[in-house]
Amino acid sequence: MQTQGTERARNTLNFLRRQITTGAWPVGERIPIEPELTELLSVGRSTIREAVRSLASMGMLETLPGRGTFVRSSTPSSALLTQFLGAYTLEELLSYRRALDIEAAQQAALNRTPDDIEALEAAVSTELRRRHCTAFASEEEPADMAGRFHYLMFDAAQNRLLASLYAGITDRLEAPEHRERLTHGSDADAMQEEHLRIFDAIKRGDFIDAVHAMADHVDHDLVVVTSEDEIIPPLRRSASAQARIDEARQRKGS
Amino acid sequence: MQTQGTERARNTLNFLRRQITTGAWPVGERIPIEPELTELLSVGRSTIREAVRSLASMGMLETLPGRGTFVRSSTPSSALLTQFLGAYTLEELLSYRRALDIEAAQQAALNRTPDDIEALEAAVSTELRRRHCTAFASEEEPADMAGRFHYLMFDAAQNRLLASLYAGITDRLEAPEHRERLTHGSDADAMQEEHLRIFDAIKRGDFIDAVHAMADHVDHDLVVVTSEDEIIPPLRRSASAQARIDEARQRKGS
DNA sequence: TGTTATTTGTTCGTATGTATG
DNA sequence: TCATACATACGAACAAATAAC
Repeated sequence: MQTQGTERARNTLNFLRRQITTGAWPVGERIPIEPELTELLSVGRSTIREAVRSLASMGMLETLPGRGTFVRSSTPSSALLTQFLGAYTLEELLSYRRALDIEAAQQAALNRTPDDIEALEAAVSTELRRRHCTAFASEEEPADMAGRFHYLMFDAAQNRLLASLYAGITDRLEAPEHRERLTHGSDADAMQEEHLRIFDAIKRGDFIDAVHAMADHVDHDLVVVTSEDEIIPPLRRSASAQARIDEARQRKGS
Repeated sequence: MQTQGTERARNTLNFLRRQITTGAWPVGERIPIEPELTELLSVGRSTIREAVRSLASMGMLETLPGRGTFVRSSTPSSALLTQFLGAYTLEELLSYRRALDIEAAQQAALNRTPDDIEALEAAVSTELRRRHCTAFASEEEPADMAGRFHYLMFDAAQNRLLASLYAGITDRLEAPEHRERLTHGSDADAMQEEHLRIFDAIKRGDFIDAVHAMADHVDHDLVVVTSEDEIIPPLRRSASAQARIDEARQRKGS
């Protein structure tokens, strides 16, 4: 009669999930041990274990042999999202990343707090110092610093969803099969200029400028390498998005 | 030694997942029965069952009692994505939807085929006819037609990732707790005008116009209802995005 | 260092329900 | 109706990992 395969297994899984999402079992806490759950739910230990395994594969639970099973997240984890992203091409991923970055820039310009501005300014000026003082050269990779600027911007956007999706996609882009096809489209100087321009717009609360500056930046930030020296920009368009934006403005104005 | 809890269970799950993602077990096919897998992998039946259960909860496998276990999807299902989105507020979801819609409009303008143009034109003109001929009035909900335009646009964008993410979020927005807080910000006339403008830009391949038209449209398309009559636009900004875009253009030009 | 208790990992035998012919 | 094949489900038994003493 059941279109679903199992009855007890489903109920068991739903019970466990409800305990977690409702906070009855808080994040970090250990859940009851398997024999206790078998008695509590009147199902066999195998059934319990299958339900636990399902939630563990979604990142909500983590089982440590010999110690117990712990609540790790009240929602399916973004690790799952990373896996979901695994099925798509690099070009599709970059287009998606572009969408997130631009929206985050807009939201950051609208929602940033004084603290956000301070943090972003620090990140940008660290890039500056690094370029002019070799003493800082060995402390951190440039890629990490560029990444930090983006993360701080997502913080300022005050949108947890955008932030976790962005984390998911940067995870995915660091996979070996993608990483070796990616390179930065600008040198450190140009990238820092672009970050500065984005930061300035966010600081002023000018979401229009923030969007345009970011739209320009993302096309330089990461580009796909097709062969040794040939580099094509993402989104199958000519190199400078800004040039075409300006061109469109003129066309509009005429 | 393993920081991971289990060894055999993990290997089993990875093996099954690889069989599915590589296409060794195509979608729709039945996978080997449990005793066969037991012998093939030299693990117990329970271990097999737990791995199968994990993949089933991700939507990649489906077990039908008495018939076998079948491959349902080569990637984790978007149902899981919908569940992931469940943890976020309506405002966060709308911001995300906005990002996807705008990127899709841009990609559609760049990648659309003659077939896409034809399909979009048919969708827009159906809206037109509907407004001027009451004979069509009862056939379809206006909301469905508006949705169709967006789906066709994601088709034209030729980006499977954007399309499935969009499907996930529209699923989520139709959940009862969100649906009752949403309404359309324009009447049918205005919405159709906006669709027409987006379509025109996509047809011409003008991705700048497509982006701007869509940026304007998404802020009218779905808005959050806070109380009986009070309607605040999403993204906490004043009503017309286009007005401010034009304003920014003038400021730039001066 | 070693011993013991706790908890999960894994296997296996058996019983039950369901679809197919 | 019956037989077969298959999946679900239970519970006992032992193995392995961990923590506390």
